[in-house]
Amino acid sequence: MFICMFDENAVLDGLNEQQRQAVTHQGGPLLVLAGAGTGKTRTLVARAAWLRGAQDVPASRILLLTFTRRAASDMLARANAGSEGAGWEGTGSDGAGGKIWGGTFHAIAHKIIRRHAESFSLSPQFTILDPGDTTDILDALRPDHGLAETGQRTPRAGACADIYTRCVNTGRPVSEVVTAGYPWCAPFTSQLSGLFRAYTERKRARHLLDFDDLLLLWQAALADPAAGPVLRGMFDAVLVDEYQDVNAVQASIVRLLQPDGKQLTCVGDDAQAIYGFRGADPAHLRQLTADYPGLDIVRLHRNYRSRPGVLDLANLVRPSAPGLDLTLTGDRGPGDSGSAPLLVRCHDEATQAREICARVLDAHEDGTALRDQAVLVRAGHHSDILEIELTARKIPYVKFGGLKFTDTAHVKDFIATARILVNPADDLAWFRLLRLHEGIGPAHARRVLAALVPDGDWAQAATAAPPRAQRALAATIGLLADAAGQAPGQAETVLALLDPLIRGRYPDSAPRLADLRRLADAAAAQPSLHDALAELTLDPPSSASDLAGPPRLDEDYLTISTIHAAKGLEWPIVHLPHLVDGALPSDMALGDPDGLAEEHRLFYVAVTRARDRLYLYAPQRLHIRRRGRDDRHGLGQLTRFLNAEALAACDSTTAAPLVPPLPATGSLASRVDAALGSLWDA
DNA sequence: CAAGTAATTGTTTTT
DNA sequence: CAATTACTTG
Repeated sequence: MFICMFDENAVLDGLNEQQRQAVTHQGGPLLVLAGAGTGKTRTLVARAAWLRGAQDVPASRILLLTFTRRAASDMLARANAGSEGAGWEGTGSDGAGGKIWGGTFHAIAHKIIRRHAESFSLSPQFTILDPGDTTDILDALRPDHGLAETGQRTPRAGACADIYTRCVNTGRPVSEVVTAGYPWCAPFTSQLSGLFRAYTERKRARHLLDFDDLLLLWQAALADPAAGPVLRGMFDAVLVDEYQDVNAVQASIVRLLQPDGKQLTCVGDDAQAIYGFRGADPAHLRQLTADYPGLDIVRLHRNYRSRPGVLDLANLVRPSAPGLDLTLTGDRGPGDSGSAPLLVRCHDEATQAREICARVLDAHEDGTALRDQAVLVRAGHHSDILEIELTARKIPYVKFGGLKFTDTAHVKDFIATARILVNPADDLAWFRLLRLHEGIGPAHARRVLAALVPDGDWAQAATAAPPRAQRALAATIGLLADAAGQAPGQAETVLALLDPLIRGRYPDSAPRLADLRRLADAAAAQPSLHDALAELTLDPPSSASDLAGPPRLDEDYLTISTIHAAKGLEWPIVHLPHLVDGALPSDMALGDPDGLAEEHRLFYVAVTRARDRLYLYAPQRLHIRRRGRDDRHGLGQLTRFLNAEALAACDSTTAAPLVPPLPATGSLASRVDAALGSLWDA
């Protein structure tokens, strides 16, 4: 018999006083206020290990809720290291010792709902709608609810979806959400209510769940007098990361999982709350104090990440948080004098792009690999010009956030086809696949669908299609019918089925088919097509290269990422372009104080991603609001978040444009126009 | 009714 | 200026 002695010192090794306090805390709910770079992940992982070793909590009875899939796999890999099995997926396997359950709220909810589908009165076939599908359904239902062509501007499908999810995630009624956040939609409040009711019915009838449903169902089950104790009983200890970014439903789930908070650990930093637009509210972090009277708070303020120069700026721009204040103290060696952040004022965006490239290459020459550098932007398109420059200079890069691979038409086609195999009642997926056939448009697709839904006789339904589409449709249906029963090779069938359709539809079919090839391979690696689909919707690949697995080690590339997607990550060198009012405080947020506060926290998150070196860029002219054909350049004011105090902590330089502006008086173009105009005078 | 062409419109961030 | 919508043609 192998006896494993728990070595507490090994777990606590290398941790500072506050971290140890957090790791070994017992006897009640714990809130760890962890500033950026203070070893939060490390502490959380150590606490999980300590709970297992010192408190005898079985691994499989520990639940670790994280905010992103990336954070989950990162922590689980470390937390499960040393236990049986090399896997890291949060499957909570029943093997000896077991593994920690870990994942995003949505992923865990999905797992539990799948396991108990019947109890939720759900068909085990249920599939998950991605946000785009939700918008499509709402769009299709909109005309039935007085929200189309009424002469006035009505909320479009996207706006409806936003309002819907906001209602759900904040737990507030439509009327309130509309008046607070979408005042221009106020006249349509009752129509929206009707629309949302119909949307819900539609989902239920088709065995479809959207992201919000996953949370709602888990919450409802936990609140159920009979099911609640069982689900609650699955876990002895609950750890929640990034608590400042939970929404009302998630906060409620945590309360239901740990009503007395005995084994509850929450980690957060309200200066880093950046998901308000999704219904998250840092107030939930403060609310913990009220919910759990015995709550103990441990503050982690020693920053191990950043050099003094970066840290000084971070502290200067840290948004003040009432009640839960935290100032970071540095722990890295004294910085050389050159390590103050450098503000580069650029003439325009092209200059900015060149400056970034130059500094990236300089650092590269000095031994900092491209992998160790990142460019972080507020919005995906902020890197457009930079990407052109990088491509021209042959600097490899990978972009995270922004446009998603799963948003491309052919990938949607693949997913739709797979969804039909998994859930034949998914008429949204059918609609998409049908229209891929030549000769079938919206009208015929609807007709086929009408024939399809009641009796489920696929071959019969095909006769509703126009003659010229008959053959192709028969082939499609034949393949679907063959594959419907068998489990293995379904991804292969999807690919075979789509091949001719994709060729017929897209002029550039070759690269698209190559994408699908990879997609099919990735899907085949999953236990079932069902799992592959859930994976794909809950955790879409952030770039096409993501699918190919971990990048080769010898490949070196620069990272471009949105600030949101960079959360929790760090790089030795970080470049922050577009530090201009209207870009970093996004012009969408300039209106309301809450929005501005969130932009401020976003800036703080961006600054604190840097370990050694931070470069700030402010283009003085940039095209703002392209209206019509005039590409007027707006005047960029340096971001308000870099106030005088913060500027004093930075070095500063100015980059001249490649082509210096001519010292012309007035507009040369209008003078030419005037000259031309005189030619047309009779 | 589907497919191609012209006009119009609007834009963060993501589980 | 791209992507969706409105209109025309086959």
